[in-house]
Amino acid sequence: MSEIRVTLPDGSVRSFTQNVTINEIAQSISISLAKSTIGAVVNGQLCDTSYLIKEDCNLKLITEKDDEGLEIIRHSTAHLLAQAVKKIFPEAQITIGPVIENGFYYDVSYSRPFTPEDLTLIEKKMSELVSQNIPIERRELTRDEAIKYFKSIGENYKVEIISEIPEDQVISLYAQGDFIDLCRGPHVPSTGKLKAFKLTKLAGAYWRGDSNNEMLQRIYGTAWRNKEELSAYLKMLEEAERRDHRKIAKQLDLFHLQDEAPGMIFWHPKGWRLWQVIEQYMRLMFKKYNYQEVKTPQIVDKSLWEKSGHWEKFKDDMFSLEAEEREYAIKPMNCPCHIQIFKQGITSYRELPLRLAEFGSCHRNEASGALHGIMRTRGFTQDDAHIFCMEDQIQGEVASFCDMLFEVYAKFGLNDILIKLSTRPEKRIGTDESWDKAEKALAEALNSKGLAWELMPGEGAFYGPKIEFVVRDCIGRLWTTGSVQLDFLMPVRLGAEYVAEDGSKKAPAMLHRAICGSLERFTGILIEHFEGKFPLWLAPSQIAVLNISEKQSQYSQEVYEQLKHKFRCEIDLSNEKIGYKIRSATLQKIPYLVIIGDQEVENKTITVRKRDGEDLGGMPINEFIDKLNLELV
RNA sequence: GCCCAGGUAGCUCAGUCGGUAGAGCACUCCCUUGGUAAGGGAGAGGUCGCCGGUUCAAGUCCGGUCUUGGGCACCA
Repeated sequence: MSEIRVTLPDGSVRSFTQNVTINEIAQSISISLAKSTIGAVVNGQLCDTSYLIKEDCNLKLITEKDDEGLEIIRHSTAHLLAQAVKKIFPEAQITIGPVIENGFYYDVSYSRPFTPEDLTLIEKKMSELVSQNIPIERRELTRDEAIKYFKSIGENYKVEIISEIPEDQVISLYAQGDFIDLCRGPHVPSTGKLKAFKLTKLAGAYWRGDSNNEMLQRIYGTAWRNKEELSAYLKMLEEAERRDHRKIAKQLDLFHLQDEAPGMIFWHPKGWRLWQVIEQYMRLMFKKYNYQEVKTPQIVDKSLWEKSGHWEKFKDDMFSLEAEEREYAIKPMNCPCHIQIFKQGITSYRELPLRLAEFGSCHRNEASGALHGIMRTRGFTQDDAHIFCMEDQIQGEVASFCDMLFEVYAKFGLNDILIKLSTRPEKRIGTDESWDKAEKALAEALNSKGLAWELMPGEGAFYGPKIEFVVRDCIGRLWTTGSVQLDFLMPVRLGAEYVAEDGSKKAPAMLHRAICGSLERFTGILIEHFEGKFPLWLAPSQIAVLNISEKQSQYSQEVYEQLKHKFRCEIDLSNEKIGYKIRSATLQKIPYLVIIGDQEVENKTITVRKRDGEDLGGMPINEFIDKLNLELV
């Protein structure tokens, strides 16, 4: 037998005189490496440590430190979960158990719902199985053998899955003790490698994600390389909970929701102040980027929605009403209304691009289960705009939109942004030629700005490609906020035309675009991003004036009157000690506290304390105003 | 819409085996006029989401309904 040459990532080559497993190769390098190896990439293919190498190859050992290693750990933990479930509930049928962000889940079919107590039991059983350090072994079967086996143990979902695996693929199974699961692998060599996991929640989930199918029980878990990483993750979850916009909104008295208006928001004075600051800023940006603001009706005759095609597709999700024997719908979006404005009069190509913007108040009767605080509501406001332009203007418009979007996000302290470009789906309208042009225009616009983006093939809408912008907040969560979408269809459907250079009438290209998306949701994201500690320019209350005792209430009032013309300001003259007032203003996360006692009255000054406790000492009121103005630039 | 878990004072929550409700904070009044994260006292406040049922008796058990939360499905 000729020798087998294994090339490692550093380029070094190891030779073996006979077939050799990954584990043996690792051992030949060092015992400790063999211990920490949980898999390998052989010629680009992930495999187990038991994989037998029979010919020359490139090899990269995977330890738990590698990203692939963590994935293997999570996937193996999912199997461990399934094994534990089967030990405790033998009649349960297991279905699929993939790796997801931060962990894994397993969908199980069982005669009754699992309870939190069950979850504790299952987790305990998992720990037991880990301490037994059960070896995990790969087996390969023919399709018929595999189907026969899973039928024999009553795992019908597995049978269904196998029958859909392409004929030419090997059916691999993984066994740990008496538990055997269908799986492509790879897995850690034994259960003892799984040291840091926790089951996090129970939920329902449809078999194959189809709401017509049976609802299975999904058990979610998280798994990490070690206990430290696990506890860091759990801490992050707590952090996220602490930042929950609903909780902070209550603490800061921003808004509320109530039973009589599900999915719609009652904005309180402070919340509405915050809203208005955001809206006014967006209005400035509209001006800067040459948009014209418009306002269109909330309630529009059904016929317009029929023409636009929305009625047919979304009528169940639209609020409709009847008055004087006419049927109306409350607008779920602004585009058809903006097209009506475009259609007034005759538009020349010289007027393009025409950019119409609206803080469009829209209502959609979202499925009850979809509602989520102010992140997903039934009544919402888009920072919506539509750009009507000629085809050769698309790229420039998209590029300029990107500038605007990045300027806005930077202003809000959102600097980590992912970009996705979704291209033509299988079912679509329009010619391949126009799709080629459109997709190219979007991609080139991004490239011209030097932006990195991810291609999402087939994810576009049937009427045009789109770009989505995903922001990462300060604790790493992702939110899809902005988007720009090209639409070939709507202008044609609603009969929008412009007179081209050659005198012919043409349908304009239409770009739907938003930066915040829904202002309600964007406000919610900002609340969580800043944990309610808004920067000065956003803070609903920027300054609180606090007197130390009643003696200074007159002077405090004077100071307040001066400040309130320039800033969002409140005053607390209540009969409480200064410590108490500082505490309550601090809990309200007000950026600056102005404290006034006898000294300040005497010297005609104020004493300033920042939200974080920093004492800026005494200063004349004008100095303070200048300082804040400087900060607001 | 589907699965699971909740809904008790303005807020956060307690309420055992069914015997008609409690705390802290907030609120009102009084005392206190105090210099950087809670001074003291008194008082007021609830048909326990809503409708129905079981029971001598329901916050508690059962059914329905609305709504909230976590997921799933959906997201023009």
